[in-house]
Amino acid sequence: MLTESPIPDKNVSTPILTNPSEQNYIDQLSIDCVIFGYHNKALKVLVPKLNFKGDFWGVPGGFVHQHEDIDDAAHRILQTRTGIKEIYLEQFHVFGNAARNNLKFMKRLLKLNPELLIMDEEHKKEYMWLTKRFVSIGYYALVDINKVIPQKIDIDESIDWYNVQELPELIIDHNEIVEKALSALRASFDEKLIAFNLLPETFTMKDVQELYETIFDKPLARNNFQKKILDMNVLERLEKKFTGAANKAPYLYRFKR
Amino acid sequence: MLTESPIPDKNVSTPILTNPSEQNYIDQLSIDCVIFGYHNKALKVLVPKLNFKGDFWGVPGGFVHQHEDIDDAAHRILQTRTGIKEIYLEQFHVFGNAARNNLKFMKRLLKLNPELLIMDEEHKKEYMWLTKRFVSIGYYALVDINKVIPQKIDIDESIDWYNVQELPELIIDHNEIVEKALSALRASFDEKLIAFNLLPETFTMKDVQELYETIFDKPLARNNFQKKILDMNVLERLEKKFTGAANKAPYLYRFKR
DNA sequence: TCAAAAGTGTTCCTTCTACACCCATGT
DNA sequence: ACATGGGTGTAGAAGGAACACTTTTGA
Repeated sequence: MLTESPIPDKNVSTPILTNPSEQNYIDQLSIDCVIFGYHNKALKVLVPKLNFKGDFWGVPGGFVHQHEDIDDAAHRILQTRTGIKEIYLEQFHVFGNAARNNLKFMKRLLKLNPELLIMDEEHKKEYMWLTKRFVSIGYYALVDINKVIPQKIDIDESIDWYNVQELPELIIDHNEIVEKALSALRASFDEKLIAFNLLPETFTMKDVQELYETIFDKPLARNNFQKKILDMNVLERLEKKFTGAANKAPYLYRFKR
Repeated sequence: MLTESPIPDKNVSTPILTNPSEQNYIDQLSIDCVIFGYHNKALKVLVPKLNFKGDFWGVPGGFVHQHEDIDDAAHRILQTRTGIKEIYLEQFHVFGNAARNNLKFMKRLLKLNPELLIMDEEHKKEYMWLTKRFVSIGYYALVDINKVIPQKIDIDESIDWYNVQELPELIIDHNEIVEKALSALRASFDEKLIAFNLLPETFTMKDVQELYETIFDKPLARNNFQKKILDMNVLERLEKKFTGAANKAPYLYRFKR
């Protein structure tokens, strides 16, 4: 619940994102998406920064239209920020504390951006809508970071990949949401065979191993890892990849099906 | 989303359950609880039947008050149906299809109970409130079946334990909800050490084994099972239980902490 | 003394782990 | 030739499955 902000940048007019109270959304229900990517032995999260004074970061979120499946809503939110349609997506937790609302965040935002304080009837209505208690459904997404061109929407000052261990302080409970997403990711990583969503189309065994080492934050034995992965029978071996390095060329692999 | 029905029994007045539209609930958000119990080598689910003509069964459900954590709401719903305060509870899935609503169920209910069709303003309001699309958070609970005295509330004709394989046809998507709950239960059964929530205070190793065999629907080797469970180091051995049977008396165990 | 079920120990086999060796490649 | 990193094989350790044996109890 962040991206569809209350008080839109006045210079930009994107009716779809403004006035959420009039968009026929389900009341007090939001979706927050933790988008994981992987690059250079680091697990990253795609986080937009709000286009207001003060440093407001939060994971992409949004609301659910009356005639929209919650999974579709999550996909829509993901697509607007990543440009990608087919995304691996997993519902992982519902955040539903009674005290969970945007009030603190909104107050600080307005304090630092007093020019937004034109409280006419319309603004007031949106403010009331947004500062209610929200129940948020948490999703995590796994993407090939090379395929994503992060999309800045009107309320974004920036949108960037952050190492999951080096995230800035996020609004509301978004740091907790990322934590829980990471736990859920780890828990189903092996069992569900989802690692390959984070890798490009083709990759070497070393790539896979480094990914696993990153996710579980521990070194793995090279030979045993190769055996374990190949025994899963989900990879097809392609041609060798000539790296130009002074050593044997590794095989490339592709995820089957 | 079932127990707090639209059209309350006119002979009974329980203001807390009637007129949900006026209870300051979160709109279009419900909670459904699958309550698992275990008895006689069978996994059972506690299911109330509605006190209306036509056979309407559905798992206990309810709504979330504005100033109530969703976990607290689930506990409240469970307590009203089981009488037990401390219950093992796990959030397992959100059911959020756009087409998910009570319309079909309500229409059939009204067709079979035409006397309820007094559509004055108040009834109409409740009907509108209840037949909206609902997003439902699924919880499953594990209880010691001996401690539960099923509580019939005003809209219940009965409330009984059903074998999970022999459930009647339930309203809306409640059969699917039970299915998903069972999958989630199986998935975290070993890892989370939750089996003992389904057993009484003290039990024999055979009890535990039969429970596992029931949950996973396959026979297990007695000796290896005993070793595995004892190696978890979560049970304390108590005195022997003299059954009067013509064989060695088994030990009783209790779950530590 | 015997049948029945509980408790325990032992062997076998599969799986995981660690170590070792060989192969391809560029300098 | 040799250093570097990739691919594979094998021995040992650990964990799980199958089998056997002993113990306790009431008839």
